[in-house]
Amino acid sequence: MTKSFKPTESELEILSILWDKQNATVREVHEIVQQSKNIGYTTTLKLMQIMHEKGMVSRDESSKTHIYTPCFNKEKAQEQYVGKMIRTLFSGSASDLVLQALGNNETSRDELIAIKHLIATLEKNANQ
Amino acid sequence: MTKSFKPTESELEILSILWDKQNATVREVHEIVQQSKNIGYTTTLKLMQIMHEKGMVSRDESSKTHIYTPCFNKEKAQEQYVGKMIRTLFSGSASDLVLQALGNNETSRDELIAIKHLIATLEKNANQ
DNA sequence: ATTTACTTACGAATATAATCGTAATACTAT
DNA sequence: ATAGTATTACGATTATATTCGTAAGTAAAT
Repeated sequence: MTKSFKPTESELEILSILWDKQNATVREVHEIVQQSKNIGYTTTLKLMQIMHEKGMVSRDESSKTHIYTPCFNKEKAQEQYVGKMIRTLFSGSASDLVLQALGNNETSRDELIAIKHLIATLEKNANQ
Repeated sequence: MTKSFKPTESELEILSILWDKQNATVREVHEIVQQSKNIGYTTTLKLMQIMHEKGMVSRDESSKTHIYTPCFNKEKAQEQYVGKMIRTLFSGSASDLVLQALGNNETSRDELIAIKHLIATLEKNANQ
């Protein structure tokens, strides 16, 4: 079984930054976190150390300033979160989630086209 | 501003049951919770009491056995959770969430048709 | 070489969530 | 009325998350 992946709120925020930058130092992460939250540097450090202990991130310790890299990619996290949400809040219906998401959030013309293409593909695969 | 709505994991599980049954006693909720978790009756009771303190559920105390009712409906919760997920995990793109949900979860022929209808409506509205 | 600045490690404090035991109260059935 | 059962209230415990201070080490700058 794969290592269970259940980051806390703060951990998810840090992971998002790491996914965005591929990898980063505590300082770099902290600088970005600070834009939304006012917490101390050592708080961010501690969080990232704990994430390391949990096996959520790996780190390069070859130089004094460690470089952190996420152990899971964003797509894997999206899959888990979306799946869980479908089960807990949409009675297992993916399409109910989709209808909710489209009904309450802005989507551009091109985005809608992309979705239609995916649906066409799914329908084609279902028919053979 | 509306009361901020941020149930914990356990609270969400209880809310799901209440949404399903409209309202319920602690005993009824506990019976269902027990099917997945092995916790004591008073634990469920305490959780529901805390939810009441937080204003997450209301309760009818006219008879000894209280009857609990959720203060928010499921749709409101879905909206909040989906919105938050789009922002934190999908860089604000609703369509990316939709593509994820459709790509990794089973959807029936009818469900896909329903989604196509909604998209058609959205496109029509955008064009005028 | 000494000071300054930055980084990590670590322990501790605080906050919140989850769990349960016990006691008090009310209801039911005899 | 009494015994037995179910319910609530409440405090206490445990677990987990979040926060930060301090010390120790390292590197750079004078």
